[in-house]
Amino acid sequence: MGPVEPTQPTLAGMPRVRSPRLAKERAVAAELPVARVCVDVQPAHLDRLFDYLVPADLDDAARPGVRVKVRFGGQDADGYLLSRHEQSEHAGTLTPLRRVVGEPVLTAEVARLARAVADHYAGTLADVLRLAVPPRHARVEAEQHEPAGPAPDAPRAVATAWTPYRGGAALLQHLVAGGSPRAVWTALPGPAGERWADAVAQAAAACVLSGRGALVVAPDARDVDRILAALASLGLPAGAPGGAVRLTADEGPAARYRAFLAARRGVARVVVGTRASAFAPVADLGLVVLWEDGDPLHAEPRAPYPHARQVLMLRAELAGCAALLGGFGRTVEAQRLLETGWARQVAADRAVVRERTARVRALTAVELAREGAAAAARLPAPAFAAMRQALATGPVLVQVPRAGYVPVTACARCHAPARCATCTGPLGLDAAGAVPSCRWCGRLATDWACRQCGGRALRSVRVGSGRTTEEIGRAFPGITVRASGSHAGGGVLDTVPDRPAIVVATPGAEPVTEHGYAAAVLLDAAVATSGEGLAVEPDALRRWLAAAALVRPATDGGQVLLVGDGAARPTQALVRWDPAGLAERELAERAALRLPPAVAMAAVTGPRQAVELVVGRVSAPGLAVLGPVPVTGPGATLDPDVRALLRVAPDAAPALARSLAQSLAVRSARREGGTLRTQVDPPEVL
DNA sequence: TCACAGTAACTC
DNA sequence: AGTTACTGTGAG
Repeated sequence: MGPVEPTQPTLAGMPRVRSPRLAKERAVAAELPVARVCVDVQPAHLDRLFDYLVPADLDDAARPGVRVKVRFGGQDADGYLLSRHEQSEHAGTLTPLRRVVGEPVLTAEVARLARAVADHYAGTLADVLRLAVPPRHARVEAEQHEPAGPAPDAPRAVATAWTPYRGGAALLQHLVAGGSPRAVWTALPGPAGERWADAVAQAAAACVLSGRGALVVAPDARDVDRILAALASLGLPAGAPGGAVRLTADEGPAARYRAFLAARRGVARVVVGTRASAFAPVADLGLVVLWEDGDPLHAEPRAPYPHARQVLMLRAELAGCAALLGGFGRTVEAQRLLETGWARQVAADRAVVRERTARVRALTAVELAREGAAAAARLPAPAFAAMRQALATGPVLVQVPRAGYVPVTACARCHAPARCATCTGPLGLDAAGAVPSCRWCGRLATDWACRQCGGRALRSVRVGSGRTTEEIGRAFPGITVRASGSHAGGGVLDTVPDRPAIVVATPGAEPVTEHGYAAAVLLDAAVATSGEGLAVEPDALRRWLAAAALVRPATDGGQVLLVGDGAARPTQALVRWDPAGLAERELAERAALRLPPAVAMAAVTGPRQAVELVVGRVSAPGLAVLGPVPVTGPGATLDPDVRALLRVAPDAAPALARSLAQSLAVRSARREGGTLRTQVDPPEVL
C-alpha cells in the first residue's frame, strides 16, 4: 500500500488545522520551510514557479538544485528545487514535497541561464532544463569520488599557438590575469589541421591558471577529442581530478552523467563537449569557447531549439566571463558581434594568412571555356592533372557535397540564389515549368531581376551529387582510394597515413593527415552553394575552408581546386582566403534586406487556424508579419501546414519573444488545438 | 432522485 | 496536460 496523501478539509479563509497525526508525520523544516520548484510540466501557461513545504525529514536533502518529486494538479510530477524561503507568496495552503531525488544538479548560475534561454526562445523553463540536465543515473551518482590521485601539475599556457594572431597574445594574458575578454577568432590552417585545437586548449589552460573553470563546445565528438588531446599535452588530462572532462552523449547515459557530475562537483576544471554541454555546471566559470559556430550541429533540434552560440553568449553575459568564438570561416552572427562591439576580432594579418594557406584556384565555366564540352565533366582536365601531380608527394582530399539538397532557383548568370523582389524571400519551383514563387510571401516571381548582377534569367540548380568513390577510383587506377563519411562503408575516418592516396569525404568527415594533404579538390561547387537556407554562401565557404585548412601551405606545394561553378562571392572569398570579407558583405546585405541577424525573426508553423490565432495576439514595436504561406514539402497534402514569420528590429527582440510566449500561454490555457512549432531565430528561414 | 456527459477552472 | 468541480439533461 502506497503512502496516502493526507487530505485536510479546510474552510476558505479559516486557519489551517493540522491533525496531530499529520503534524507528527510531516513536521515542517524549522528554517526556510518553503521550497520554490520548477515543476516539469508541458503547458506554456504553467511556466512559473510553485511553492511547496519542506518536510523536516527532507530539510537536509532539499538543497537548491536538487531534483524533487511533487504532487501537482492531482498527479505526481518531477521538478527542480530552485530556492528555499521563509515565506510564500502563495495565498493558499502549500503541499509538502514528496521526495528529494539525489544530489544537486542545477547550480544557481545554470538555473539563471536556463531562464534566460527560455525567455529568448519564447519557450518554457522546464523544456530548457530537460536539455540542460542529463537523465539521472543512480548507480553513477553512488560511485565513489575518484580517489585523490596525484594532482596534475599546474597547466602550461604556452601562447605559441596564438602568436600568429593580432590580439592573440593579449587575449591569453588577459585570461591568465583573470579578465573576461570576448573575441571572434578566425583560425589559420596548421600542421595536421590541429593548431586550432592547441589554441583552444591554451586559452582554456590560461583560464584555469587564473583559478577559474572553462567550458569548450565543439560540433562533434571528433573535434571534442582533438581538443582533449591538446589539453592533455598542456597538463590538463581528461578524466583526472583537476583536469578536463569529456561531456558528450555518444558514450551512453552513464558516461554522460558521470562527466556531468564531475563538472558539477568541481572535480573537472575544464569541460569539453557537444552542444548540450553549453549548459554544463562548470564551477567558477571564467571562459566559454565555441568552435565552428557556423556548424549546423550547434542547433538543438528539440524545443525551444536553442543554438549553442546564443546559449554561450547569454552565459558569458550572465556569468561575466570571457567568450571565444572560433572557426576557419566567419558567420554573419559572429560578424554582427564584432560590429556591435560585443566582441573583438582576433585574426592573422594578410601576410601570415598567405604564408600558411594553400594556393587556391577556382575552375569555373569561364576558365574552362576553352575545353568546350569537357567543361561539363565533373572532373575537368586541369583538376585531374593537378591531382595526378599532387599524388606524387602526398594524399589528396576530395570533398563531395552531401546529396539531397532541396531544389532551388538561382540567377543563371552569377548563380546567386534568387530572391523575391517584394520581401527578399527565396524563390522556389513547385511544379516543373511553373513560374517560381516566393517561399515566404507566396508572390509569383514574374519579371524577376537578379539583385547582384541584374541578370534576368533563372535556372534550377542541379540537386545532389551522384559522384562515387568508385568513379574517382576508376579515373586513377592503381591509387588507393579511401572514403570517409557517415554513408561510406568504413564510416568517418579520423586520420589517414601520410602517403599518396585519394581520400573522398563529405563535409565534416575529412580525416586529418600528419603533414597535410598535398591537394584538395572541392567538387560540385554549384551544389554546395545551392539550397534555400539564408546562410548558403557562408556555409559553403565554411565547409570549403575546413577542407582547405587540411592542405599544406602553398610554400610546400599545397593547392586547392574548386570545381563546378559555385556562386561567385563564396568562390572569390575562398580564392582570396577571406572569410571576414564575405561575412562583412553578407551582413551588410542582410541589413539592407531586413534579414537576420540584422533583424530578429520568429517562425510559427502549424495548421492555419492555430497559426493565425497565435500570431494575431502577438504585438511588438515595429512588428511585421510575413505570410502565413503553406509550407512546401514532399507530401503535398490537402490541408498543408502554414508558416508565418514575425520580424522586428533587434532591440525589439525581447519584446517579441515575451509577447509570443504570452500568446502561446493563452493558446495552451484555452486549448486551441493543433500541433504548433514556434522557433525564435529559426536556423533555416526558407 | 441519481447518473453521467460536456465543460470550465485550477494546478503551490 | 491532466484532474476535479460543476452544470445540465434524461430515465426511473
